[in-house]
Amino acid sequence: MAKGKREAILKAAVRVFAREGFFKSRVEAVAKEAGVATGTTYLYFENKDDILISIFDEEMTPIIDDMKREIAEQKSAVDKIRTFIRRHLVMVQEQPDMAQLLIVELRQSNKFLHTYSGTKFKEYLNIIASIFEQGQQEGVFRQDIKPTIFKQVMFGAVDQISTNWALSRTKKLDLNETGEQIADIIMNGALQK
Amino acid sequence: MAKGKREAILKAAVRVFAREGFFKSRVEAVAKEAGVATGTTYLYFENKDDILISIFDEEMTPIIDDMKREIAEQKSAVDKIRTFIRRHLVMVQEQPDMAQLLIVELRQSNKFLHTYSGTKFKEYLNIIASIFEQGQQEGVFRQDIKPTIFKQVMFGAVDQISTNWALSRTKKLDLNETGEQIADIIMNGALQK
Amino acid sequence: MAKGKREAILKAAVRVFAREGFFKSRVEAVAKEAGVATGTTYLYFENKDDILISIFDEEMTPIIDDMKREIAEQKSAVDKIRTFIRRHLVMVQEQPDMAQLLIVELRQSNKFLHTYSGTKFKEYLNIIASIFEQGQQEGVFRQDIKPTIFKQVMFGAVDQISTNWALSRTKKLDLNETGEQIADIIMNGALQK
Amino acid sequence: MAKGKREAILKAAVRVFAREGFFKSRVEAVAKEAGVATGTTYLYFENKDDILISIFDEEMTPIIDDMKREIAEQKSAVDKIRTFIRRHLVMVQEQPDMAQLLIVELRQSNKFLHTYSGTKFKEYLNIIASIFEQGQQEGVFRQDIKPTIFKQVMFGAVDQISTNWALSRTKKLDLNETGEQIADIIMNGALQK
DNA sequence: CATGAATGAGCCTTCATTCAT
DNA sequence: GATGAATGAAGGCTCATTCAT
Repeated sequence: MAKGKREAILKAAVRVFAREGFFKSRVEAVAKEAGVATGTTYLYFENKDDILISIFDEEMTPIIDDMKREIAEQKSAVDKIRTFIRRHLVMVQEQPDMAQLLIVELRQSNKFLHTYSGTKFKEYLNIIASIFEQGQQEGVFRQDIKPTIFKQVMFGAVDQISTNWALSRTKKLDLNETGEQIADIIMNGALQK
Repeated sequence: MAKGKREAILKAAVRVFAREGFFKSRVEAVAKEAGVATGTTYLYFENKDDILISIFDEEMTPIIDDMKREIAEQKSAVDKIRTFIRRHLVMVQEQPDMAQLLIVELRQSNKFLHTYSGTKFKEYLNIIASIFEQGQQEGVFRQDIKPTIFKQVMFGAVDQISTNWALSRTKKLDLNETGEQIADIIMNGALQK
Repeated sequence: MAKGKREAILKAAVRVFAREGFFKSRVEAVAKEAGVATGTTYLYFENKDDILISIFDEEMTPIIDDMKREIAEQKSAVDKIRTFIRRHLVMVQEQPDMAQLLIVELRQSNKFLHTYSGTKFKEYLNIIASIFEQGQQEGVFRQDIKPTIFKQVMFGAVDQISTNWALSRTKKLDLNETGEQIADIIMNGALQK
Repeated sequence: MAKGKREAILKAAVRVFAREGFFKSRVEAVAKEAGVATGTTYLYFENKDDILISIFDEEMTPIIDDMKREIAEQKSAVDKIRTFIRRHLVMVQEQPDMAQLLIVELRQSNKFLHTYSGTKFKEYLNIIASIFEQGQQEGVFRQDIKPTIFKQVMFGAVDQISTNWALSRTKKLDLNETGEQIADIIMNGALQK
């Protein structure tokens, strides 16, 4: 049951941090949201920072694994790209709090982005680069585009759409439809042929 | 001179907030960086939040004006798009602190993104949408792409590249060259023709 | 076995308190040192204070008894005084943790010194007073010295030497030899005759 | 006036620490006793520990200086010894809080006794040793007594009397008279001649 | 009896903000 | 206007104590 309590705190922290922002969140609020006492938090985490780090370290893992699994089910690089975008947007919709954390808080600190959670985040980004390289080898994608640029362009596009959606109260944008447009733009280009 | 002191605090805040992050920055540190006493800060700004808001409100204005001016010098929508990307990346390189603030801190808080500084930021984004609409009217850009999607895709791409560059210590990426690749991808697409 | 566990906690507390100081010591550390669970401590003691009180109450008893027995073996008051000093210093060397507690922690709190452990400590001090009174009756010690002053002078002297020895890392002072000098000073005086 | 506030906090801390003990004292209580806000304490001291260290470092200085001055006024080693004892007991009576701190809290921690305040305390003790050495050179004190032992015996005696007096509520003991008895014992010895 | 996870009151410390000079 | 010492509310973290197992 110890595992359950740790997980509860982690999940609660995702909600509270997403709602209030990491710095404005109080450890007591996280504990209350998790249904435990303040001190219990410190049985499972070193300090407040450690909670955030743990979220990125641990919650990112299943997201990455799921993504890789779904990607693997697709043959062509193009379908894999579409799957990545679709899957990412589904995740954003199903776990809006987690998505908001990834989007908003991950950028907050150089520390987080370049030390702790850098690895997991880079792993996620590199899924895109790998797909792109595969596509280049198959002759589907242009050779003159650097995979490392492409991955950032694509992730930046998807992330920006996600950010906007996550932060908007109304959520009026249809993310599924939007995903197809993103894929269309970065693969076919915006220019009239 | 009063105006000069206010400006000094604002510039100092950009540096300090970029270096330490908004929440971890102390008002005293901003004042010291500006060469004024702590209390002086409160003669020009309501509170700490107001400093950040003012940065976005006021420092964004010349950036937007410069961008609009440069865009206006270009005739075609395609050249305007290229100019926007190029100009944005130049700004990131010339004012890395300001860029980092825009990138990192702007996302930190729902409040900022959707109330105060939302206006200026939206105005910036809408420059892209306007160019795209012009291009659609001229028959250069595809009609089936929503300008509001395109603006986010393009800004997201440029922003992600900027973020990565700003947060990397080595700054090995050549932003000028990268800008061309970004423009190429979103206009021509990554697919082999 | 119950008695054994209580004793184990008490002995562990002596070590931990001596090493860290009473206030800085954690009950958990005492329990761990004793090889029992934290909660077990509270089966044998009311609270943390009670552990310290019990140390003085219970651990002092054999010390006092031993001291009285050894004293009783000596006939003359002078030999009894020498025995007290010698025996005290032996105790300090054999039970340095206990000695350190008596020395350092006993003084820490008005409460301890004047309520709980006052009795045992006074009983210890009064051994000296009794010897001195015997010596006065036998005409060996001067009549113009109050026993209550003498007991404090002598104990203070021995205690100061002990403190210094206990707190010094090197323990270079030879306590046996020193004991003779102490006895010599307080009985014969420091003045050249 | 800044100096005045620092001094006020220091004096207040002496009172509060003496009354409650260092560990049980709250920084807020020290601040309130000094008539300042809690935060003000941290403008003058690093932390709670620093307050205690500063007390020993700074408050000991005038005590030592006063002692040395009074000692210097006496010619003979014997008179100097009597003066030391008398003066120490006067200090205990005039500054009972400071005396209690020196007595009780100084011993609390190895750290304090052997690092920070060790120097000042040793300097105080060495005044006694110096007097004794002078007396030995003049042929007044016995050659077979080590000055380092004598200083501890004498200080221990005086300190024990002080401790007892300081911690007793009634303060019935006449310290002036007691001082003479102490001096008499350690110089002439307790034995009937 | 024994355990040790859980509790939550308590306290040190920080820092945005104020205000007397 | 300008200063920076002073304020005191707030919050992260500890740890003595409890209690379900």
